[in-house]
Amino acid sequence: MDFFYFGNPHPSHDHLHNMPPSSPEIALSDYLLLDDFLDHHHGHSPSSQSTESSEKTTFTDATHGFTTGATSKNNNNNIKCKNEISESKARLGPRIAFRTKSELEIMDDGYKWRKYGKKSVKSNPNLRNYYKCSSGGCSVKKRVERDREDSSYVITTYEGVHNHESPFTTYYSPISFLHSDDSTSSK
DNA sequence: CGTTTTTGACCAGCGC
DNA sequence: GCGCTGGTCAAAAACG
Repeated sequence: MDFFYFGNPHPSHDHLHNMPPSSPEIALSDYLLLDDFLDHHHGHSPSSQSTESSEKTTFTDATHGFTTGATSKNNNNNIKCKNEISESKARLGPRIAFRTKSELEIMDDGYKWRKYGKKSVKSNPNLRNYYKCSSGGCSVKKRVERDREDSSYVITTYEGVHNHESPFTTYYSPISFLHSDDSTSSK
């Protein structure tokens, strides 16, 4: 759930301001895709982004199998357990993908990513980049590719959850903040 | 000088 | 079994 503050938490990168001020909320994050749809149904692009303005943002979690959006018609189709015995192919964690309208594919979400691969997939004339969290012990992977239909969109796919907080997350609870004023926190 | 990117090789899964 | 396709590795280069 830590992907929801994706709206560029720190203004240090202001080169993303190229997007028109028209409706930035919709254009920023369009929707999320399931991993099952991403790869196996690549015959025809499941993304009906032509009606992006009327497309409601559908947040789907592959692991928990629930849809937070309003559309649930296609949900029951992919949740079906093709083979529950496929536990051996347990992935690292939830795989969340969403599309972002950005000219730059480098989106700083607060984590440090190390690129470890670049591939040219068949269903996409553009390249697909593979990133991995550079923090020790954290094996979260990220896959960034550009939409083949609209090259102005970037499809980012996260896989796994971080076992550490973002190095940029400076969360401070107001309660602990008041208590820390006592400065009696052990040695 | 340490970390990251680059880029081809390598490998695993799947369909035929 | 073979070939295709997608994902990862790793060595060298590049970068700060």
